[in-house]
Amino acid sequence: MIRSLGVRRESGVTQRKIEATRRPSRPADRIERARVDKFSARRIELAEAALETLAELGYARTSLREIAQKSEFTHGVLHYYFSDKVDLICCCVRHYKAKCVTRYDQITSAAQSRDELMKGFLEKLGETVRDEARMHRLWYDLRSQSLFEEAFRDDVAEIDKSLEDMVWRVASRFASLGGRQPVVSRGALYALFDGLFQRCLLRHLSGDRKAIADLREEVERLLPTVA
Amino acid sequence: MIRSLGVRRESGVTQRKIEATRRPSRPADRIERARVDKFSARRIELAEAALETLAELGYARTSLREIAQKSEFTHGVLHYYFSDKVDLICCCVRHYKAKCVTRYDQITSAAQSRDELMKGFLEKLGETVRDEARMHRLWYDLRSQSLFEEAFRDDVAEIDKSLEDMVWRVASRFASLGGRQPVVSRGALYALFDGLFQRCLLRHLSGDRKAIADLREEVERLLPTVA
DNA sequence: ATAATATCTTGACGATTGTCCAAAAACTAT
DNA sequence: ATAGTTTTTGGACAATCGTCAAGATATTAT
Repeated sequence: MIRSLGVRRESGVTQRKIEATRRPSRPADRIERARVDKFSARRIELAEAALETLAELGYARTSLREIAQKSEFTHGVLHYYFSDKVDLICCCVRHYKAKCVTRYDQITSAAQSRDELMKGFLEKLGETVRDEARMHRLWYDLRSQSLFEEAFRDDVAEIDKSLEDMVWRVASRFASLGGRQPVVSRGALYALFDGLFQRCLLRHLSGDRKAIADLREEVERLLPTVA
Repeated sequence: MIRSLGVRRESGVTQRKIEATRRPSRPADRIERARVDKFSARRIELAEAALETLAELGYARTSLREIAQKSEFTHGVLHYYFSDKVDLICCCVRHYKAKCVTRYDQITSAAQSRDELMKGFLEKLGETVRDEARMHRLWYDLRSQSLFEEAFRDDVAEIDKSLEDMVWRVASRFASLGGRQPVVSRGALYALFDGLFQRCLLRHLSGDRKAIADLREEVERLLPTVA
C-alpha cells in the first residue's frame, strides 16, 4: 500500500514524498502541501483518463501509450507520476472506488417505505447497467486480475468490502422499514447481488434486451425474502 | 462457433475440414475421420497445455510462445493447429468446460439423504478451492475477458449455463431428499453460489486460512434455507 | 522404394510493449 | 531579468508480441 504511494525513482529530480499527515501549518509546510496536492491531483487526473481507456479495452489490451494517447499528455508523463504500470493501475482502482460505493446511499436514506426503496433501488440498478456497463466490466476484470497479480489484492479486497457494506445498507434499511432484520449474512447477500449483477452485465453487453428487466424482476422477488 | 472449428489458412498445405457429422462409413470416410480425430486430438492436447500456462499467468500475461515453451512443442505448431490466438483460447475454454460441469454429479446421485449430500457437497467444494484454485481463477479471468472480447461470449455463456445447471441439480436433489422444491430460481441460486465461491477463492489465494471453512459454514447455513 | 502428404522446426518480420533519459518548456523564487 | 526547479516532451532501448513462411522431418499411400 505504502510502496505504491510513489517515491519515484530519481535521476537528478528532487525527491518528493506524499503524506496525508497534517501538521501545524508552518509556511514551509503549506508550500510543501500545495506541491503535494498538485502532484496527486495530476495523478488522479491521469488515473481518470486511464480508467476510460481501461474500460474501453480491458486490462489485458491496455498499454501505457494508449492511455496517454487518449489523454492530453504524452506517454513519458506517466512515468513521471507513476513508478510503473502497476502503480498506475492501483491508483486507478482506488480512485474508481470512491465513485462507486455511495451509489445507492441517497436512495437508501431518502426512502420512507419499502415500496419506495424498492422502486428507487430497482431504477438505479437498471440505470447503472445501462449507462455504466463499461466501467463495471472493468471492475470485474480488475478483480479477476487480482487473482493473479498480488499487487492488486489489497485494494480489490477493500473495494469488495465497501461494496458489500453498500449492499448491506440497502438491505438492512429495507428490512427495518418493515420492522425486520435481514435473514442472511452480509457475505451471502453481497454474493447474491454481485452474482446477479455480473450475470446481467454479461447478458446486457451481449445484446440481450431482456437482461435488465430480468435482473429487476429477480431482485424484486428476492429482496423481500431476505430482508 | 463454426468459425473457430478451424479451416486454417492455407499455404500449399492440403485443406481440411472438421465435421462431427456421422455418415455411413465408407472406407474413404473412415480415413478422413481418422485424420480429423488425430488433428483434433492434438488440438486438445495443445489446449490442455495452454490451460496450464493460462492458469499460471492469467490471460493478460500469457503469450503463445510461453504456452509452447511449457509444452513439448515449438511455437510454430500452435499456428498449424489454431488459426490465431483467439481460436486457441476458445478451444481451451470449451475443453475446460467438459472437466468442470460434472464435478458434483457423482455426489448428487449417490447421496441418499440430505445430510449425506450436504456432507459430500461441502467436502468437494472445499477440495475444489484447495486443489484447483489456479484453474478456477482462470475461469473468472476468461469470463471477465468475454466482457471485452466478443469472440469469447458464446462459449462463456454456454459454460455459465452448464454451471448453473450443475448447481441446480445439487440443490433440487437436496430439496427432493427433503420432499421439497428449491424456493429460488436457477439464476439466483447460481448467482449466490458463484458469488460465494468467487469470494472464497480470492480470500484463499490471498492466504486467508479461514476462507474455505467460512465458505463451508455459509453454504451449510444457506442451502437448507433455499432448498 | 518412391512419391506425396502431413507435421514440425526454425528464424525472420514488423509492430508494440514498459522503461528510461536527455533536453526542452513551463513555472517559481529571488 | 536571472537562476533554480518542476514538469513535459519525444525519442531511444531491449524485450516481447502475434504472425508467417520456407524448409526439414515424419508419416502415409502407391
